[in-house]
Amino acid sequence: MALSAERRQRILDAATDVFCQSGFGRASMDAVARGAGVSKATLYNHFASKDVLFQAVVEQVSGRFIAGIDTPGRKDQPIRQSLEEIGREFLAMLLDARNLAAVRLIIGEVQGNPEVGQKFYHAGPEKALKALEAFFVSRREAGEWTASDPQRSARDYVAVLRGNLFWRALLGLPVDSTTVERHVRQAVSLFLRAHGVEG
Amino acid sequence: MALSAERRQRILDAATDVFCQSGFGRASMDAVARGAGVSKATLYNHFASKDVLFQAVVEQVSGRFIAGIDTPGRKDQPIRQSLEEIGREFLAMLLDARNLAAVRLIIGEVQGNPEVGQKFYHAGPEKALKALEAFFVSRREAGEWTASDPQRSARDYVAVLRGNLFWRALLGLPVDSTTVERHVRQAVSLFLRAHGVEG
DNA sequence: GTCTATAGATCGATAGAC
DNA sequence: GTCTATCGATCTATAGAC
Repeated sequence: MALSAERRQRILDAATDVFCQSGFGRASMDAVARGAGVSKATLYNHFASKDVLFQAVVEQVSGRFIAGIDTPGRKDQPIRQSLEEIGREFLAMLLDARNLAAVRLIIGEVQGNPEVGQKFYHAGPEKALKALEAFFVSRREAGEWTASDPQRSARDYVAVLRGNLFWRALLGLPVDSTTVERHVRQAVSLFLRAHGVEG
Repeated sequence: MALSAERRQRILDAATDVFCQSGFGRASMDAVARGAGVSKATLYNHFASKDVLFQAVVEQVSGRFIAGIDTPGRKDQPIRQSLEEIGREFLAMLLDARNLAAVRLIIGEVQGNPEVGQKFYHAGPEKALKALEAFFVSRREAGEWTASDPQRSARDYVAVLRGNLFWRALLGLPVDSTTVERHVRQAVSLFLRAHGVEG
């Protein structure tokens, strides 16, 4: 007999797969139960309804969007190189097939349930923005960044980083990895030129 | 008796509302028929299946994303002013509640049906990009724009223009109009500074 | 072409045994 | 807590009358 916590996690993982693959509307609780290897009664013992299960899936998924911004060991690099590293990690995370599927799932439910999208934004992307803001603050204190508003710097950089690539990826257009690498370098260059850093 | 073409359009409009409001999965053909004021049999006489109806909705909706870029009468303005006007129109279109709902609908269906998103991109946003590219070409011929790659200029400008605002709006976060106006001016400034135009 | 009525399948959720 | 079996509702799609 599996422990209850393990079972709950198995159900949650199966639900994430099913919801991301089919969307909330098409996803069936039968498919979730089958994927988790439990009966529907057990499923409903852990999650009272399909909506509750969906909420739990979104909460779990949000955590994947806070990755790889303020990793250590960047203090000794020129800011261009740091921004490129951050950009590569950030964009790889955004373009990961599983994360793209999760974002599509959430966006698809926003119209009928705006709170889902708002919770996701606050639990995921917004925290990544805060981390990037902290990066610009520390670089400003080190005298390597002169822009006065780190929050705006963070916002602008992620916006340039997403660029048109993320928009295309969201809509299902193919994205190859060499394009991503070129995109990151061009994004950093655009962002730095806008702040008076030539290269 | 309404003409067939009128009825078809009524059904299509009702279907757009229902799909955008509920998403494909939750939307029911009963609701579409009710919204259009016809019976389900009539509905199925015009559209063979729910999928066919959805395709038609997406095609119709795509046209709303080609608006307001190469409008006439901008030849005598400084490029900053032209870009701000284009940006205002473009962003107002993107942030329009009906268009946001449509984009959410389409993105939500990409996972299960990638062609839908690709068709939408090619029929809508890509054409807007082409129009913006033509704008930069004409400005370059007039000697008012020096960047060598108009395609990239167009891509970069729409990316900066969407910024973080469109991402937040997609996720259902509130967007007030004074924020939009400030966003447009900041986006144009960032874009122009990156191209060596100070202001 | 348009209607009413309904078939046939599937879904979310639950009852009751163990 | 977990299972099997099933209820009642709802959905897509169609049959048949007009």
